[in-house]
Amino acid sequence: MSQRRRSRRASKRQARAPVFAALGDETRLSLVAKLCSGRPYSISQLTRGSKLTRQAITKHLRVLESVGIVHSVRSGRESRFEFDPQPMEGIKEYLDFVSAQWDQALSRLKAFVEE
Amino acid sequence: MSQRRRSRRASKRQARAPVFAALGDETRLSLVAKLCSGRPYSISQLTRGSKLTRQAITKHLRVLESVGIVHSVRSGRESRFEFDPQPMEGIKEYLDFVSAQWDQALSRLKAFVEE
DNA sequence: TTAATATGCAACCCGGAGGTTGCTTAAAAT
DNA sequence: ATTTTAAGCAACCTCCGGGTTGCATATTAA
Repeated sequence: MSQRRRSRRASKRQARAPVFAALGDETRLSLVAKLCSGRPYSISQLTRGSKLTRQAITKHLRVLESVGIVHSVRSGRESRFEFDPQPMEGIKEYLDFVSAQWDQALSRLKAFVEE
Repeated sequence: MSQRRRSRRASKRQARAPVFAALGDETRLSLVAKLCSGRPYSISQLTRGSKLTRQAITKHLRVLESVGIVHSVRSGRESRFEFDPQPMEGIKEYLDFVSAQWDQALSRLKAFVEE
């Protein structure tokens, strides 16, 4: 593979770790699971049914927002959070890359054994 | 969907956050990228070319090992680490679930607008 | 106008994550 | 037999993540 492709992938990978990290928490996975239904939720709505404080939930939402998984829209006195799919599509690409590498490895092994 | 399915998915999600968290670090993403080629690497080999200490790399490997992404095989004086694909397949399922939810949301929106 | 609701901001606590250094032990190489 | 090389263990440091409480502010409801 060319040098350009390599560095391009490396620079993309640079941006993926924070997305994985943002998903590395049960609370935030739950929030994403709710928000990916497409319906916007206010902070208070997302707090109801959770054992955590509103501020804790807010912090988690800010983490998700900082990597672009959600964004907030202020509406009157409440701010509604909405899901944004792009970052998660991004890390899917990484996982697909890893899978592809692994499949190639298995193929090489198989070819070696069968020869 | 049935209650059983819901709880089964919830229990799976329980196990996914640590996997995401394990991938939420540049150094560990690099390690995974190397190891998914199928070739086993010793700790020293993985340390060469990194700016970190051997012990730092070791800690990262233990994190990956703790969620089953890699496992180590002792061979003489060195311990070789090998990639293990299952956990990453697991989080793919979660990402697919989120995508499916989101696609449904878009479909509903489209149907609503067009009616 | 007053009370209730939704949010923001700041300080603070605590534990763990990421990293280092130093020392020890085990294998391999010379 | 001695010296490299590979790795494990433990102590230590610093900083950030997750969470809380307290107070201030802006909207909405009564």
